[in-house]
Amino acid sequence: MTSRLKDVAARAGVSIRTVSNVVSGSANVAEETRARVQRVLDELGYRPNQAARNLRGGRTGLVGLAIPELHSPYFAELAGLVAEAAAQRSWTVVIDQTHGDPDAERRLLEGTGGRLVDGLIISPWSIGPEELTACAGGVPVVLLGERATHGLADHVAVDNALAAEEATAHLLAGGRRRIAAIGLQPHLSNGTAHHRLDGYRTALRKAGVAPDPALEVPVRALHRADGARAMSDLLHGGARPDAVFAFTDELALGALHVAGAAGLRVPQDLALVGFDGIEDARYANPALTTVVPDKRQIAERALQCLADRIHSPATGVPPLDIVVPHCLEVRASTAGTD
Amino acid sequence: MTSRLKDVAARAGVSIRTVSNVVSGSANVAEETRARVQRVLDELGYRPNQAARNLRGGRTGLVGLAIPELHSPYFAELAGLVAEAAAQRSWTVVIDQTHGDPDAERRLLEGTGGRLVDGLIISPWSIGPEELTACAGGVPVVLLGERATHGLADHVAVDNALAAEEATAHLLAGGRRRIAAIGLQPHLSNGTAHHRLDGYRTALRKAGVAPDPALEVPVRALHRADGARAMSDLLHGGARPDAVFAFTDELALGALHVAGAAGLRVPQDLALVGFDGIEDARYANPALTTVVPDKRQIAERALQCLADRIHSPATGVPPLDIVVPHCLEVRASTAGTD
DNA sequence: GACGGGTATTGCAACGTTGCATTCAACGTA
DNA sequence: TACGTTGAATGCAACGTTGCAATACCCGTC
Repeated sequence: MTSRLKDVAARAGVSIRTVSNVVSGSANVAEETRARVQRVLDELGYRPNQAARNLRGGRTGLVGLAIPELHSPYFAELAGLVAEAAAQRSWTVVIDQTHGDPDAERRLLEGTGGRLVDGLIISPWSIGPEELTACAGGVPVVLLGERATHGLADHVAVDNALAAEEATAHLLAGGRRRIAAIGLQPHLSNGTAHHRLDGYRTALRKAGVAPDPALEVPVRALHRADGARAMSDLLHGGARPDAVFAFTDELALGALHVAGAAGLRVPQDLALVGFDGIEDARYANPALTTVVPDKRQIAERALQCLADRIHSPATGVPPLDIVVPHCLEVRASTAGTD
Repeated sequence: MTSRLKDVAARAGVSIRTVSNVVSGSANVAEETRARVQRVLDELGYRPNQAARNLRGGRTGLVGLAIPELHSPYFAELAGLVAEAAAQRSWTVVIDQTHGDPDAERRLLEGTGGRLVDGLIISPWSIGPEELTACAGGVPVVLLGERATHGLADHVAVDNALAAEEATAHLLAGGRRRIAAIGLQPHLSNGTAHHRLDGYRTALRKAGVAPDPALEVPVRALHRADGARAMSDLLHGGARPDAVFAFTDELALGALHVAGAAGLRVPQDLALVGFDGIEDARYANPALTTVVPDKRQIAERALQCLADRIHSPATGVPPLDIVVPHCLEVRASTAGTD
């Protein structure tokens, strides 16, 4: 079933090397020979053995993508774009789900499965910057979402603080004053939630609105269920928010669901802004205003970083810190508030 | 940076073979030697070279997962579960997005990247059963979603026709008589839409309701935008449906969005059922009734099939046709109609 | 002291491919 | 005729690992 260069060579009456030359198309081969060999290649359905090529060439053509969860729409969309961008560079993507497990993240960073991949894109969740300094078993690493200031690795993300500030400012501009923030994660050393909280507070301060701790709601994870729970807590506590800035779209959608079920009119009684720009947000009832990171550019530039480091490994180029653009897409969930 | 068995052996003053034995832990090694070698292994941060192992062992430890799109929630959730089930078997998943391109699907089936993967799970989209008979370059294949009756490959799916019949019957039981079907794909040879349409028609027939071609709406793709467009067409045409059975949750959510924007009350004016059981459906406004396939079991059994074929390749076990359970989860979008 | 049986360690070969250098033939030119 | 040049085809070696078989060694026993 599986035929090798040797088999083709024997059948075509040439040397292994010549067959290899035909396959690669690089060296000089007489037209007649090439045709004969090609015919045998087709007959036997020859497929080059990747494992052998990898061993010989030292490259696997694989890049790893480590994300918390694939079933999370944001990461699914991102993974899809990474896979596309990788395909354009003739790379294949292997997916690793860390489930936010620090051990899993550490394991991936330390020895990425034994040179299985040529490079690793990781969206760290529970590991803080201080741990990220170690290079991943020799292969280049790109960090997503986490600002690793002292890092040894390239880093691609939106300006989380600025984006959060804009989202909050948008709600303030609509006259809202009791704006809740859903999505604090004080138990994690992950910086993303911190940055978004900073931006939220900055906007409040600039508008002269005093922050209210009762409006800052922590969550365990970032799923719809967590957003729903947080919204319930807000409604049943006495906090009385007139708007919500959720740190992710999933949280926002959970909150929106609870608000709707509780009879609140959105946006009249409660305005709502999310973060991530997932496709669901566009089709929610009402459609959700959200901060949209340029995910395509995140994928593209992360792969570009890897490509650069892979093709010229030794150059002492310092770690890049790439900020990709974002925009606030205003929809019905904040309509008439601006 | 990258150290090999050879380096460790030299430093520890033993043979390459002994180091290999320590790493694998299989053969007999004196405790003292083992400790010394292990120390050097740690010092040098040795990681086995996968490419060499693959070449030697003939296995790569990779399984391919070919799906139309990763950003589609159903496939994202499924991919996540496949990745989990694979991890439990010490396999890693490589993702291939076909974007419904028949050429891409064919390419994957014919030669799956040259023995890069030990097996392939493919969710064929635009390729019909007649083309699926070819085995994928020697590696085992499992088909998802498509009933390949004459296939040479194992097959895992829910009973699409039965599930669709149940969904439609549920709407009929609620007194609906003008039930639209959104999601026909007459231009594709993919069987899934056909089966769901069959089930829909069967339910109507059993209830003595005459099918109305104006209520059977074709779509180009299966995204929210397509569902939204279909719903618009239905509302602006004169069809006047009192319920909608959408062939996927994404279509349903698009339809729901348009219905809400048009001022229709769901479920009073329009009841809605989807298919796929994606997480979004649970948190829609109102929550969407949907057919929930046991996705975990789909992933699990697909991998089980691969594992069986990989570990005992030559056995002439005929292709399996595995039907996994599903259930209709009734939520607010059809509340009070049953 | 020779021998069998077990343990510990090792060398050889092979997995399938490609880079490099070599060989061989043919041809044009001095 | 001799020589350099080019084109075509080949052989050798190596990538890093592991299965197999062989070796070396120690100990207890006859």
